[in-house]
Amino acid sequence: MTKMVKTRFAPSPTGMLHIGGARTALFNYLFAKANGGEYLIRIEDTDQERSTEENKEIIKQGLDWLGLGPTDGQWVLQTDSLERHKQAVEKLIQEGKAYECYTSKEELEEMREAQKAKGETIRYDGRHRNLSDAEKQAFKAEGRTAVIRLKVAEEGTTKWDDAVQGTIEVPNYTLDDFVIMRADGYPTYNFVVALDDHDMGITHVIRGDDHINNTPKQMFVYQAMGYDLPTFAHVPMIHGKNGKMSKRDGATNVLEYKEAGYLSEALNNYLMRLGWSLGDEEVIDMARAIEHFDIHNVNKSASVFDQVKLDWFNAQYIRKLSATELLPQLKPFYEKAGLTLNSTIEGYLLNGGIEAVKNKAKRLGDIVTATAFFFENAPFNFGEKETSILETEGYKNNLALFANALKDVEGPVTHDTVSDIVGKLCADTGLKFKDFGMPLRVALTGTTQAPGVGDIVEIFGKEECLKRLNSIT
RNA sequence: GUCCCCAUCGUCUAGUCGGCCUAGGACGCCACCCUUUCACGGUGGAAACAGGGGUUCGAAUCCCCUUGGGGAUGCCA
Repeated sequence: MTKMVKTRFAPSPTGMLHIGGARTALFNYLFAKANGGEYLIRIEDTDQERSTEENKEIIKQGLDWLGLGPTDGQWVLQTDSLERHKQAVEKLIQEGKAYECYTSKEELEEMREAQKAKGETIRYDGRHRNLSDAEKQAFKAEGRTAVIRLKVAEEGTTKWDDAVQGTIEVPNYTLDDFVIMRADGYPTYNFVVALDDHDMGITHVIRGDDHINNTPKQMFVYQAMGYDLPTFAHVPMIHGKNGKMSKRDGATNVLEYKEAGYLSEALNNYLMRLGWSLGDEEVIDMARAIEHFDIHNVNKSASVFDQVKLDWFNAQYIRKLSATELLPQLKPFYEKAGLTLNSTIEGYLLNGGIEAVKNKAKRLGDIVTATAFFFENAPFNFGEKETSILETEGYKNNLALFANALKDVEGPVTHDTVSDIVGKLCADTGLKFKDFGMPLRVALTGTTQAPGVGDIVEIFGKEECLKRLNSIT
């Protein structure tokens, strides 16, 4: 009987949920789902000074948007287990595995400077490892408060088989007796993660490779507590174009991607392809990813965030959606653009308007821009280019000819109606399609960049077309 | 300084335990085609195994060194 796979994403509310964190969450989710396991969330809020309620909320919203909320629905706060953590510290002290350390920050600073000067590894030297009761009393009398440090092996090496990085081995002399409880009584990260991961039954710890250096420390905690080790998997970081992640490179709140008009499916797809691949496939939806995800296939090297490719993924997902599916997601964007929907306009959008433009959209806002003419009333405020087209010799007459022919059409006007009319007019006049199409487009939409005139006429219908044409001629 | 990790086109990557790689795909870029505008789409193209040593009949694939990135070195997570 193997244990059920359990992963967790453990964001810290000292900051936003950015691209890197989102991908770590994604990999945890995918791995758990791929193995029929559970994916949990634990908010690491043990840093009382820097954690904020606002960040917690933003992280939660971001994860929810991406569909990466916990499979058990529980948003666990690490500080909820404070008492448990403190008891564990107490237990280790009783067992002689941890001890009080009264070294002041200034003394630590001096120690580090000295070590640096000598080119040694910078580490706590264990000076208070074996303090007598009298010595402790003396320090207390000075007004010092103790932190608790864990005794760590000084010899040998610590190694583990990382699911993505392979075997990692660290000489123990580079480690030190690290602090497991601060002077303020709050246990520290490296101690608490190990306890919580054990308590929550986490089988696979998947996190950024910036945690590789923390792993040996946590392994000592597992050992001191007598717990079995989980499998560790350290996924590479995501970098910006110039090395470090910057705002431009996605170091921002993932919710900003939602506001920028990205679909969560597209962002997830792009993110999973950063470090993981499924043969030559690019467009991989969540269901397919869950079916095939394997943490052992994740690359070891860091990748660079490329918004241009994200745009391409977004375009792929936008075109997969129908107008009916798109419209609700588009509404906030129309609102932001100051465009007010009504039933007539919704009709235009649903009956061909969105369909006519969605294949060229990279972001949701592109659809809004491309369909804005449905909202506007003729006559338009034409730009220079549009005006010059309308002023072209004979074009207004062409519009009149078209309007005349359109007026006499019986029944619904369609794309074909337009082809028929223009085809006939071309034959009669010897002109080209564009001699009718171009001014028609401008007259109907106020712009030169719009869907095919056949589509536009069909969507508007005879009456609205004539209305718009009449405002010109 | 010390320790750890990484290294294929500009970018994301394929490359399953060395031969099928004169290194494949995708984004972007360039050209052409399609075309009533803008796009979409189609076809083609330029573009990489960081460098140096080994091991081997044979290395992008294994080993070592160099170089270059990144991370850690906190009473942050």
